[in-house]
Amino acid sequence: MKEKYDAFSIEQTVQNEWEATHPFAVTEDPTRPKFYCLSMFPYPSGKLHMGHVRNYTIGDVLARAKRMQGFNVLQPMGWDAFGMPAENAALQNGVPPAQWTYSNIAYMKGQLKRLGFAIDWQRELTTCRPEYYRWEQWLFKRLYQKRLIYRKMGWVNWDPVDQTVLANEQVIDGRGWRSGALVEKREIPMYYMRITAYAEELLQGLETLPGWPEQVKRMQANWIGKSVGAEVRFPYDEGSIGESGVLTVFTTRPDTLMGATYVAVAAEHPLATKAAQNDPQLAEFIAECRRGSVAEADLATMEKKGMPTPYFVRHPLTGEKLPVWVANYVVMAYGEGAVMAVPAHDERDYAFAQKYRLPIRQVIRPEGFTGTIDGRGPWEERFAAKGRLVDSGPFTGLTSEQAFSAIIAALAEKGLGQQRVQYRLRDWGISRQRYWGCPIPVIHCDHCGEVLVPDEQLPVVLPESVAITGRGSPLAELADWVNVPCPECGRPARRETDTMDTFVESSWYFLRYCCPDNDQAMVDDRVKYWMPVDQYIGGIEHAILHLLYSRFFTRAMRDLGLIPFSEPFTNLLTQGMVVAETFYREEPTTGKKTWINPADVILERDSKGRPISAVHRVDGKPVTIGGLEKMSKSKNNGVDPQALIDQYGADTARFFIIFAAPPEAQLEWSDAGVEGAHRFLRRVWAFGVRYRNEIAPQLPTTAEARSAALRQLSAPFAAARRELHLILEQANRDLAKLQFNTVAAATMKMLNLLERLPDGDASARAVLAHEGFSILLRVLAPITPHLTEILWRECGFGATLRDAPWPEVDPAALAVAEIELIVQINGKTRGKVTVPTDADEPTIRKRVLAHELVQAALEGTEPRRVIIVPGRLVNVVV
RNA sequence: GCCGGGGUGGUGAAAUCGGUAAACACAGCGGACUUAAAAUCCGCCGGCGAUCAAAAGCCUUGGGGGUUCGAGUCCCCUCCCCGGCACCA
Repeated sequence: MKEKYDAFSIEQTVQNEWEATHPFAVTEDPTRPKFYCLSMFPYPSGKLHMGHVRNYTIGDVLARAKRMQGFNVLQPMGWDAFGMPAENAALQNGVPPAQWTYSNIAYMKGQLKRLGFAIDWQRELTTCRPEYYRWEQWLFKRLYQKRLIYRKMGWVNWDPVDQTVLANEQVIDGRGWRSGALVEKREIPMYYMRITAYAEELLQGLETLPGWPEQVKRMQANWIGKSVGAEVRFPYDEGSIGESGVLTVFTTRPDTLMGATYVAVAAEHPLATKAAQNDPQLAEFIAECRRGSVAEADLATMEKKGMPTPYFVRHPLTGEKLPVWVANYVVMAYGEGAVMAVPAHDERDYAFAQKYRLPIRQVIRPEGFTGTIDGRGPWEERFAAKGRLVDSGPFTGLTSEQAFSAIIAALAEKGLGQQRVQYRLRDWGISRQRYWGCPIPVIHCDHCGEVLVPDEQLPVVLPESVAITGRGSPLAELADWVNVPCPECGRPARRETDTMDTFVESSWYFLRYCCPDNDQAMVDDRVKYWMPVDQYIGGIEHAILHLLYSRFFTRAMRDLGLIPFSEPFTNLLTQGMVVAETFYREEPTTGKKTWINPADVILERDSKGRPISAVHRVDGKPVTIGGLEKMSKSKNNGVDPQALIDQYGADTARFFIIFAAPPEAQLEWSDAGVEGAHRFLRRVWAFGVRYRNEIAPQLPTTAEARSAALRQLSAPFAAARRELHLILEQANRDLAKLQFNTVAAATMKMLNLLERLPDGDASARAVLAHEGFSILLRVLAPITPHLTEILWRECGFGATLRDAPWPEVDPAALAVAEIELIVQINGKTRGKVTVPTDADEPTIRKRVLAHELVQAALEGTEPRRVIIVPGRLVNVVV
């Protein structure tokens, strides 16, 4: 055993052993409780970033602790390997996406191993491999046959110069990121997953997930967006439209129907298209609405604009003629792509009516509001409140709630409406006009239409040698691949050249980890043993889409009879981002910022240690401090985990990451903090050396003698032991809460305690150090598994720490005869009294009132109130 | 714009149930050891405050208000920062 802490030789020794004996490979064992600990798998972007290291360290701490607590722990790892960056890399460097991806995986896998994660590598998954995605294609077919996948037209961002579809992130200020061309919306046929069929169940299911953060459940519920309202049909005014028909709208406020003064339709609505045929101005407005991206954030922030059409519809209850407008704020994808406008009681309609001088008709008198709403003043929040109906014909005088049903009944009687539930959730478009994704197993035949590729021809393998040009779809260029005989009629047909959204792979990978080697079926009985995932860990950025899609897939597969449960993830932890300080220099003329890596900056501090200025390490000239930002390439503030491991070793990196912040909070990078973590581990090592050489030899030889000695400690040692077990109690409570930063802090407190044990009785010291160090090593083991494993063995605690039992608090150690109570006067802390632990309230009251400060405050009068909080404090109100 | 979250010392943070605000660290300052440096160890370390020095006292959890014997924690308003918005993953 070396005198000095040598992280590298320790970590190498331990990791070599894991590599040789696979202690983290697991099989199903019905005799033990299972624990499936899953971290979101990484996209193989090149090398691990700090966010990955944090995610997987959090998961590993839990997995290792659960193992020590007796669980059969599965912790797998894989690669979310399809996606755009591989194509971008091909464009930039000419490396084929497959080669780029596989070499990234090889490098990153090495990094994960170097960090010492307790992963069962035998279950490694790579989604871009045919063995994986063949089952995705197999499932696609079943979902298609169950009509949970269908084809319809959908809008995409179209770059007219590069002749290609762009992702939202590739549209910058309305222009294509490469061509700079103004982006247009274009409608193309796409496959959709019918997630809306499960909208209600996905919403209800949230209530069965007590182990999920409220925040995430709220976001999902809002995303699903259930609203109860009415479908209202406005008959066409045949005189203006020239044909009969109805315009259908959905509204959550049927009580305001009598205040509708116009209707508005989306630019893509059929009535808009029809009106534009003879109206070049309207056609130009519709074209304008088509410019820009399809992103909702863009739509929501643009100026609300509209154009009238010559068309009218009839109010369903009064028969009044209402003008039809085209408005850019009406979304075709929500509801019916048309709204009834009630300017008096809806903020957007109000602004629109003011802008275009449309009539505003108040029909509700909101609760506690006596004024009138006539459009002369600015919008007020209370205009939209519910209340009593006014100027509403037969409905006048009803409350909003009464009118809700009465108006729906009146509509139903005329056959022009009924109550309806509407969800904001839309079906999931899964077609991507890209190369590096899972091929959609469909063949298009002129005679037979859409034909599914027969099972025996699966997988449809993605060709790996293609030319990536950034224009059009690369697969469509591969004549040999595209042109195939129709499986039904044998005549020439064409393969679907779209690939699937990469969210599809990540919607079921957690199932496949249970049975990665099965080449006969997508899932098997092993899934029943391991699933559902007991703890899922990943970034908050996935709170909605990935998690909702996975919940949907689980239900869809349940309904196909493949799995017997509905929710994939019992407990969810959303870890915070890793952020770091940014530094930059600005070009005086252009304002262009050059971002400087924190490693190249020297901070100058004032006498209190506050940073006041910064200079560049190389030229010594000043740089601007830019504030904390998420670690990213663009801000050049990333810290390479590899450099950290190379300098300090994996245990230090892990300890710092766990200690610096609670898992859900943002983690601020600090080089000094890393130093501190390393210093602590050196102290642990140094204590281990001292323990082994000086303390252990003084121990009683038998376990019986040691525990007898622990029961007979003299007062100062008993107090120290109580402290030790109080810290352990805190650590265990925090571990259960997944608050790992304070578990790490507890190990520091334990070391502080062990280094300062009372003097005198060498045997008592040894016995307490023995117990204390064995507890410390076990609590620290999940965080820094290498260092603790070696110390555990060298100090003679056992053969291997990874399977050592988790330490338990000894209630006998916590017992005390006297406790201190805080004395407050009028809620302010003034002193303390010591009372017997079992003192009753009258005794405590007597003791406290005798306290000199209380006496002084009372000045001889009686207290107005005495509040006793057992075991904590006494508050005297004078 | 809509939905969700977060603001506590110089810094990261801690504070079971509404009960001693700042545990544990980092930085800083002072000291020991050393020829010296590194490493290590010891002490101080929210603000105001008077003082040769100290203590008492007062204030303090982004800002304002409220509930309560008592609020970082609960309620209302407000400012700032961050995540998501359906083709980044």
